[in-house]
Amino acid sequence: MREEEESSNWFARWEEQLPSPEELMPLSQTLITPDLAIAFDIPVAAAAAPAGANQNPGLSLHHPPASSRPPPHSDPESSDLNSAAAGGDEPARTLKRPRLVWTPQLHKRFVDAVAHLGIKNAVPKTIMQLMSVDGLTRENVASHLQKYRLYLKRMQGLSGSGGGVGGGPISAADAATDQLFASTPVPHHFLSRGSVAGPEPFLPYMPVAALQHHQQITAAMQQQQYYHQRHLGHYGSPTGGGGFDHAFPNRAVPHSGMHQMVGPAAPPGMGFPPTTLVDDLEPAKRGGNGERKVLTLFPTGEE
DNA sequence: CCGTGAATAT
DNA sequence: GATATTCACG
Repeated sequence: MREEEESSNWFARWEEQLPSPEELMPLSQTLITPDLAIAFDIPVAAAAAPAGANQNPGLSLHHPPASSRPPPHSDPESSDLNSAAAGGDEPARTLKRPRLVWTPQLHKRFVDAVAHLGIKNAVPKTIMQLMSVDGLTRENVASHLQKYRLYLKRMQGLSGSGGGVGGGPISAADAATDQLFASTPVPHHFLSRGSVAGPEPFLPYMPVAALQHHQQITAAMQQQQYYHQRHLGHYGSPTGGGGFDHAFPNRAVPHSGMHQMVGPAAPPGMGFPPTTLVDDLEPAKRGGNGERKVLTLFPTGEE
């Protein structure tokens, strides 16, 4: 009576476990800073309706602490859109950026970038450029990279000893500590490699034209899920009302061996175009329009 | 600029 | 409390 949790199993399920891509944010990661939005007069994230009003939650940004915390109650006249935050005309340049929330998908992109570059070239700047995420700053990546490295190191130390993990290179205990990292399987050579690793072919991902958007899950929803996981656990039925469970499209991940390269293009020399970085997501069904909206953000000059 | 470690903010 | 950001040092 023991369930066999073979390593093959966890691998086949890792993707399913994460929030379905469909329920997550659109692929094009378009980080837009509040000031920029204002500067360009772009309605970034309206606080209008809590239920699916966000058009482009690209990333989860915590609202700028700027200066006020407008209760839902509302002031007679002030769409808290930015209220005093940006002031509308204040120098939108010196504002602090909101806290960036690394979502599994975003992190995945991060890992992908690192995998492509190789440990040696995996430096913040390169990664950031490879990710092609607008609005993402080097600091963001650097900070995250740091944590990621620690996470990897942690695993290596534990995987050698401990002895009791039958077959599982990774204990559940480790993963339990970092949810974010745990959601994304380390490519492979990240661990067990004390030195350098040349640019690798890359994972069994498929280069698909990035940029697609569907689903109206808002960043808030994502956060809710996370909160439920750790804090409240669950109050109500997460899957009871919505009805969305693990509904993944047709993602087959038949990777019995990850060494296989499937990419039509992924030479060890790398150098893939900005849009080649694949995330995943499958168009499965389009809303009826095959329009690929490239929300290429404006050159903010940060890049 | 990058890596680390600690403090700090949310 | 967790997580991201920021600073100081090397």
